[in-house]
Amino acid sequence: MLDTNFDPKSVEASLYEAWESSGAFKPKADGAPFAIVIPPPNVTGSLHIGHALNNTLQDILARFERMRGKSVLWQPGMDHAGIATQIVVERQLAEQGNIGRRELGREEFLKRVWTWKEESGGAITRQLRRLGASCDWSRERFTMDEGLSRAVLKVFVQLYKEGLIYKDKRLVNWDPKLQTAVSDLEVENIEVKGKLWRIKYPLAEGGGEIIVATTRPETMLGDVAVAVHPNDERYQALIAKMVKLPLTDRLIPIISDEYADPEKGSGAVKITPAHDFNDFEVGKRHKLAPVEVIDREARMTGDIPERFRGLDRFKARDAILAELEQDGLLDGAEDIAHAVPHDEKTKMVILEPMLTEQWYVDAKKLAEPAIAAVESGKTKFTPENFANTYFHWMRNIQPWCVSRQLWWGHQIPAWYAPDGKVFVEENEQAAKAAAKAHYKKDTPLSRDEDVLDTWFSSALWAFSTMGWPDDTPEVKRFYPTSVLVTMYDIIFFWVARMMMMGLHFMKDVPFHNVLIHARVVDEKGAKMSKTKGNVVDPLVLIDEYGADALRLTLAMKAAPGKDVRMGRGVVEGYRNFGTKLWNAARFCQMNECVNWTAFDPKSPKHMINRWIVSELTETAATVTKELEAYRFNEAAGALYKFVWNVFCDWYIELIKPLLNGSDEAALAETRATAAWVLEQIIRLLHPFMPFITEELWSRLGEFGPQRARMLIVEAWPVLPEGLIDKKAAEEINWLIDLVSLTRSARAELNVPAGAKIPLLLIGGAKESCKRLERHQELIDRLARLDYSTIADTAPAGAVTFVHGEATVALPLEGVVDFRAEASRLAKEVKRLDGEIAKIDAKLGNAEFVRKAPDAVIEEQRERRADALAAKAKLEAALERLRAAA
RNA sequence: GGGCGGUUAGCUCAGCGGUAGAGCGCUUCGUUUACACCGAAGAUGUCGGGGGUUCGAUCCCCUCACCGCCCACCA
Repeated sequence: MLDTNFDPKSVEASLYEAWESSGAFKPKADGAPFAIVIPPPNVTGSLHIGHALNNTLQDILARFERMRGKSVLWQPGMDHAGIATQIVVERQLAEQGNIGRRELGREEFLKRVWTWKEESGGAITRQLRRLGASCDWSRERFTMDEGLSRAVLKVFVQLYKEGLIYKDKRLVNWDPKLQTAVSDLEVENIEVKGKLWRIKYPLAEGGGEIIVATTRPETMLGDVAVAVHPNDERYQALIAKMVKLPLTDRLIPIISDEYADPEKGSGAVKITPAHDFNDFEVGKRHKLAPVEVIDREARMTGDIPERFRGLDRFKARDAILAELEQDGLLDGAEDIAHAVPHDEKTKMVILEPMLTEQWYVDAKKLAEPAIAAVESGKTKFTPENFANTYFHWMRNIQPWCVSRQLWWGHQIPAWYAPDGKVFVEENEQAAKAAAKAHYKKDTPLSRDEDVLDTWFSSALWAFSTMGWPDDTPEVKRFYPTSVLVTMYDIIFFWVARMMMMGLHFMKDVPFHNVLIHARVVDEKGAKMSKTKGNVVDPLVLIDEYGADALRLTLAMKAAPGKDVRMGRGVVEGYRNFGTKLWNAARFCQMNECVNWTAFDPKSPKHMINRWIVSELTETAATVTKELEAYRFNEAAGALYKFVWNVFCDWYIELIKPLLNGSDEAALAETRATAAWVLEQIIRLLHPFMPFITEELWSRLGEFGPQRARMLIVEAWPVLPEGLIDKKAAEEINWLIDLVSLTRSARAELNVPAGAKIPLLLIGGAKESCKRLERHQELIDRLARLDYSTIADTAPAGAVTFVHGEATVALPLEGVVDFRAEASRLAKEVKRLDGEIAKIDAKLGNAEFVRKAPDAVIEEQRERRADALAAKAKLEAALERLRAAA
């Protein structure tokens, strides 16, 4: 016998172990392929609520399709997360009092990172198991493992040889703390309060000055010009004149360029090509060589006055401003708010545009087929509007800087000869051979120190995890994958780049569908953050309420395009649903509704059983349809309602008399039907709540014949045609309405609990009489109606409640607040009057009658007739009420 | 500056051409053997403002206001 509560803690781990060891997570040999590659979590990561959402949705799809008979590959793995991991290990070294990585040396440092990875990395894979994620762990991959690294090398070399990867010296976003370049996407512009200083640049000849405005005075040492707009009348006379750059001996020209905006600042802008992206372009246009004055640690450097050299950029700013002030060259300053580029990880370091040589991928070229594939619908976004986001970015894509000055990552396969010539090959031998061929002799080579952007290897994930570049059965069978489930924040970082790489190397899209889900935020809708202290830890929730409760909560709230609000209160609510289900099963078990042998859902004769089969059939169809459309909330919602509000609230109540009755045939049929419906419920719920359903599957199996298989590999309910029984549905819904109605009447009129309510049927109620007779015992039990007063007219002093054919009449003596009741009735009459007037206006509108569809018009007529009839009855009741009063 | 989304019950949100809905919360009542992690009933809405299309608009179009988010710029 089941206990009254499900205890997730006692079964989750062993159920998971049983699934995994049974091989259920592996793709089966036959069946249509269905593949999902997991968005690889960082090896440093631990499961946060966003992962929980992301992987719950993937798992629902994986389990759903598995049950539908497909051969499901859910490919798991982890990302080496270059920057994040390097930071973690460096911090750990520091904490342990070790020397820094530079002192340690590259080789030794990398050894430490691998050790760290083996010992502490990948906690998240254990946590994903706790969530119930049915990934094929036997195929787990890591972006730095041997196979994936081989894929990376091959891709890099091929792109290089195709001219799609090249080295270039240009401005990049530089992180002075980490000492590496980062891509545009990794920059976070944060609005800060700053000052806009106005600085006088004296003309070289003839006195006078030009005022430039800047937020970054320290870069003035690298100025190569002052630009004004060609049409700016204020400065026409000054174009081509020279100014003396303050604090230096340099003379720089005043140039004319449309970049200068007369509206901004003074209309004259200083041009510092080495330290500003726009200025770099202006400098190029005017063939002005950049002057570098800030070094890679963000200190002042280069051909500048000795006193500034080596100063930190912000100290230099203060010093420069002080001197300008002293020299009378500062023309005031105003406070402004402006966006300053920060590193996206810590948001503490201000990035510096830095002139460096880096490796770039020609993204523009690769983007073309990637754009076309979404345009043609080969890859579809859900929700669709994210395709716009994708298009916008792809059509304006910039060269992708893929080199990073880090150690942890895929080292770039480029070797340099002493003369600087580069040889890009998959390994050192090949590079040496290439060099030998070029120089006609052995030449010493040194390898590029840099590593690749982490997203470079992630971009290959959809095929590298399947064994590419080898020609594996998995690649043949599972590429392209079916659906990629991810959040919108990595559309650019990952989705777009997977599209580019997939199309280039596999000649096909990496996935047919991209399901973009929303963020998880706190109950108030605020972003979760450690500093705010509003972070909800999924592992704590699993401990407290079980993985199923968390999963159902996430699924119920995963409406397309909507943030998922999470608090523990909601999870508690869905945990209650598990208890409800558990107790429904318990009830079934107590009543021996556990024999599921060869039940034909078409066989039941009893209305109630036919009705529940019908309802179940509709629910199963809805759940299937909604899951196919990735509307998890709709699918889960339909099940929730069916289980709680139909199966538990009504069906179980309605069959109690049958289960306790003396009709053996009805008893047997009801037991079988209840058992069958419960079993379908358990199957349908399994993708959402795998643990409780699997547990119920086996526990309920203790009573019947042996279960052959675990629920995880059982079939999804596909119900035959003809199970929808409209007649039964109508009759049972009538019954339910009648019971609700009398309950409502009882409450409203304060009828004492023990007292019966006389039932009165007025006019044309033959069918109702029959129904009443058929369900007399039930109605008596649930509504406590007294049939002795069945009559065809209402006695004076009764209030009638009209519902379809049945009218419930209640004696008023002693139980009714007449005035309140009269006012209620009057109000209702008024409402009906309004409705009738509205319909009359409609029906009186010639155009409506002419143009509206017949069905709509007929509906309006019917509604009018109903309203009129209802009104008449209410008025009569009101009359009697007044008389009685 | 460009783009996307939102504005519906006290709260959180569905609905997206033809009777305004759910969950939670609230009020009242109940609890005879699945479940108090329970059951029943009830109350609450100028569907953000203004215009338009339509026989008919919460729904489609335009516009305004406010709130999110993304991209770009920021002298």
